Amino acid sequence: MKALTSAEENYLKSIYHLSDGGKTNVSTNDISNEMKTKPASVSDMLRKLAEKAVIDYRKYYGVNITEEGKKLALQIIRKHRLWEVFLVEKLKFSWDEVHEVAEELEHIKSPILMQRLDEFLDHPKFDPHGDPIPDEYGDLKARPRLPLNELEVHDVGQIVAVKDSGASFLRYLDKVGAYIGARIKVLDKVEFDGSLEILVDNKKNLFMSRDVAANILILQQ
Amino acid sequence: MKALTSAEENYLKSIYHLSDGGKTNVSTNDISNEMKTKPASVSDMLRKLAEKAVIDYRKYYGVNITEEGKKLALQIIRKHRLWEVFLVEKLKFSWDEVHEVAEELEHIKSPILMQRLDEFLDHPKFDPHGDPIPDEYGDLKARPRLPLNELEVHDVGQIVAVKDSGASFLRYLDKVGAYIGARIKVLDKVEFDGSLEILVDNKKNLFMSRDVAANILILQQ
DNA sequence: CAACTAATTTAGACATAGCTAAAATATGTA
DNA sequence: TACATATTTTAGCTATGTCTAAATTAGTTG
Repeated sequence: MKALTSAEENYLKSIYHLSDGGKTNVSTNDISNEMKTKPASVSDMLRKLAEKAVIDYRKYYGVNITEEGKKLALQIIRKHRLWEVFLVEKLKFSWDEVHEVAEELEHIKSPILMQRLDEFLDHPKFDPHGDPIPDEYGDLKARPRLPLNELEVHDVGQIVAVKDSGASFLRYLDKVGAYIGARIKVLDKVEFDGSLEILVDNKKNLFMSRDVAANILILQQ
Repeated sequence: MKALTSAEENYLKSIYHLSDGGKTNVSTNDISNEMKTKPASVSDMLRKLAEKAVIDYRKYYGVNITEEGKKLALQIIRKHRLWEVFLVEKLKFSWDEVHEVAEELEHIKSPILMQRLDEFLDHPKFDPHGDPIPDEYGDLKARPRLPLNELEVHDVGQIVAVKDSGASFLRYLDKVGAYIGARIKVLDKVEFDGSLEILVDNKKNLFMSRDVAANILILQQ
């Protein structure tokens, strides 16, 4: 199978992400939004990607990624996330500086380079954002999500979901700045009532009851 | 000044290397040989590079790199060589595997990345081939060249030149496999007559008189 | 079920970077 | 010095990846 160009790789990655949650028949408009290109350009690209058998494409009906395409997408994501680990762990980038550079590095063509980088980084399973790094075969490690109240003092992680998604609870989270994706660190834990003191995004201290904490799911670092 | 594309950067690098030894009015054919493209493609590119003021170009008369162009070329060379150091020192590539990958990595656009990589590698002054790495301002450290007989046991380096370039001497060097560019290591040194035992390219042992060694210039590693 | 609207595709342009073939220029030799 | 040869440039074509404008298709609604 002929290799993809960088542009083709970027479209394939977008399509993979858009169909991630099981969504089928991804639309041209969705892709054009994601890629910040015009729908007409997307149509063109879909034709090319379908020719290379990485997507199934029926005009006007949307796109589904093939098994072959999924494997390729996961290889690109693997490269992106390994480079992110390198940038943060070795070059001391902060985790919000790395995405743009990794977008470029992920297109370097050299299987041996990624093998050796993986080795050098000691086979990391998660990137600095807590997202899992696919292995050479495209398999992902699911990382267990813990309720915040089960973390110990000094544990760090990222808010990835809530159990109770009622409006009032979400309003409360929003008010205290504990959005999905926020980095948290457990600073203190009161034995008596299970309440917590946490640090949000390295700048904001927050006190939280056991019941609130039990409703927040954390991806541990 | 508008940034160069990867293709433009590669041409500029070629032109820099071709004009390195003080050669002026570099020819279209020379560039086309170096770049493995057709002379017609080179003419096209020269027009673009002249527009961007990185070369002086007079049709049919050849090309000279401008000060601005020299600075840019040295920045690209800096990136190439820093990546080579990374690949060899950190990722355990052998020094003959790195060029191709570094050709790709050198085009990544991110000044902060190169700063941090330089830091991470502890500001190396020479790449794995012994070539000097320009600093951020494009300045190069000239590495002193020693006659082979002045090296000590265990010293390693590369043959970069000979003092006596007579045919018979060169024939001798050729015969024993000690060509320009060969890696050498001093295995033993006889105090009495100053003769040496050296290892060539990690595979060939060689005995050499003091007088022969004094005529071979080494770039130390 | 016909027509309107929104989504999508096609057609035709442009820029980059390569190519071949033909034209123009420079150079060296008779 | 004039012509032959080698070098270089121009002209016109191809492919990728983008765009705008126009045409087509799907879905919804009176």
